[in-house]
Amino acid sequence: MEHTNGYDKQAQVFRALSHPMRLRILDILAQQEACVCHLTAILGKRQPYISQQLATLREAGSVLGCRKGTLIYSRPADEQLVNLLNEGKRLLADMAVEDLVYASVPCEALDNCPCPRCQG
Amino acid sequence: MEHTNGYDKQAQVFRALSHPMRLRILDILAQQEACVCHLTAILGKRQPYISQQLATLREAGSVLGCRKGTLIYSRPADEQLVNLLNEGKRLLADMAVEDLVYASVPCEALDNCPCPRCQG
DNA sequence: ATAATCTATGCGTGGGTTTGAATATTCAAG
DNA sequence: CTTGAATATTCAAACCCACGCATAGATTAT
Repeated sequence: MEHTNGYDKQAQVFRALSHPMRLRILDILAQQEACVCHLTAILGKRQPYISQQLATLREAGSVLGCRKGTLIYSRPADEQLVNLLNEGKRLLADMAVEDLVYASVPCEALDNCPCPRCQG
Repeated sequence: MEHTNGYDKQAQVFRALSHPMRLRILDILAQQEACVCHLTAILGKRQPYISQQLATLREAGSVLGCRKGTLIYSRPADEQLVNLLNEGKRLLADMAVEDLVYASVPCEALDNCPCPRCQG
């Protein structure tokens, strides 16, 4: 009898999403899987900070990573998660919050990112 | 120029949902608007505790209340919010979390609740 | 093995959250 | 205006989180 409290689990998921930087990271990962250095370049934060936020997302089961050489590419763990995030944006729109601004995600090569997608 | 950061707002919404008791309260309110005493009776917690959680939800814009006499009936502030919560449950199902248990919401009269819906 | 690169982890401090208990507020009735 | 019932607020203590910094681990190339 395994009795997992659904509210605890769900709270844990929402908890991971209750941070602006983590939301921004997920917004990027929803468009393209990315390595830490790529996220670091886009977000303009230091690498340990990004790794920490990714760790939080991983522990909540929201993000998966797969290693390719020294790089580790992260992506959303579940397709439903992206739906959840979109539902979140739709909620804000529905609540008539004015002049919402979301940072744009660059898709071109970043000169301050060393990953092969940006260099070479 | 009003420049509202969408990630901050969204994080704020998810923050309010990152607590098991608040999720449980919203689950109840999604089925039927309820007064504080009713929630107190269902959830088996003290009244100030329930009022506090409701205040948190109100401040996040997730719950509205309307007074009828001394009673204050609360309800989800937005229909999209209920969709968001359902999307959350769907995510857990998709993530194959096992044996999820959600508390059932009684719809009959509660003898330990003094509100007119339960008494008289 | 060593060096270089990319990523992860540990730690400390400041600030915020959780929760129960006491208290205050609001409204209806008399 | 006092009383009683329903709800809200305040306060304090324990706890947890965010963030910067230093450092450690992992992988590839030399």
